[in-house]
Amino acid sequence: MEVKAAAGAGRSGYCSSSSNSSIQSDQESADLDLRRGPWTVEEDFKLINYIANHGEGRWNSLARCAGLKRTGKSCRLRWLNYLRPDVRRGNITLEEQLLILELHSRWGNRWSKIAQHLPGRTDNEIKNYWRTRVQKHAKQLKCDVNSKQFKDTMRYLWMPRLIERIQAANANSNSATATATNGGFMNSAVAVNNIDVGLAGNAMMPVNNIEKDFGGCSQNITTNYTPENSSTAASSDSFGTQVSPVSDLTEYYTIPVNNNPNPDYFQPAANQVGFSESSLISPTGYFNPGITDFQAVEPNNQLMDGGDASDNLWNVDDIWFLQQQFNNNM
DNA sequence: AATGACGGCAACCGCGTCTCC
DNA sequence: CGGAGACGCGGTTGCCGTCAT
Repeated sequence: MEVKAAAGAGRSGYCSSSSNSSIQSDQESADLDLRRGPWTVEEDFKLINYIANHGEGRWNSLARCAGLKRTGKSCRLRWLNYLRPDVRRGNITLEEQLLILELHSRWGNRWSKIAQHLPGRTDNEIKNYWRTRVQKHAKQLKCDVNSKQFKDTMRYLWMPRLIERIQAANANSNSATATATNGGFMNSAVAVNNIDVGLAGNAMMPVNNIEKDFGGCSQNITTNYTPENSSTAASSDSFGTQVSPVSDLTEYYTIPVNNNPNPDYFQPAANQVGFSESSLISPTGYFNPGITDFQAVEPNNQLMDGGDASDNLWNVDDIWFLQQQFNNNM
């Protein structure tokens, strides 16, 4: 656990046990002599111990009773985002990335709501992931993260690609091929091993003959995007991802969740962009957010421990290619 | 080796909502 | 019903490690 000197440490005086002020507002607390900044091991220990004995809640009084010179808010945040035993540390996995993209497309910046569907992840972590990873790429593409272009890119290119990589990793693990021959991509994705990937397993492959409606303009860009040709689709090595040599996506990807065998199901027609909030089928049709499926699978999910899969989804070639597309359609 | 730029992440802040008296 | 305090959420800040020059 990281130990840092607390900012502003050294001040003291607040929180004597003789205080008879039973309730303090956040504002009042802010005026008192409270510690701020990074938490020390000792503070963490106090907080963990107190919650273990008394439970959580009533954070302001908890902070005082535990002998912490912190606001209740600070204690709550520290507990929820860091100290809780079920908090998962480590890189955001491919499946988690996919879920985040999917759920964000549905709910927007409802971080806590999104976090509810990623066991062990906090809203803060997801928010940070979004801001540091996803928004970074939007910036590289010189488009707004909320723009239709960027959303379409996520939906029609990056999310399929994520699924592809999850599947590729699964195929890789199933075939028990030596990872030494797989190159960096497989090494990064090998953590998907041994998952009965509920979402990827349910994924329908939505990327054949995608008509990418960049910017809502009339010009469509048709990309025959398949695992085997992904390195040559639309521009050479535009995706730069090694994939398993599967010849037919309809075999590669299993039955769509809605049992719609139509390979054109995923045409990004306007009527598919909108979708019912109550629908359990994602607007993209990638998987059954069988959020419960995800959770059920997760305990055996060795992927969850890591694997450096966090940022391999995007690369320079992607950015270059997409920028060309954007420029062509502006 | 020094240093400045940048990215990631923990923590803070403000505000809206909820709960209780 | 209204007010005060607690809670939770989303946005923002600032520290620190890493990388580039």
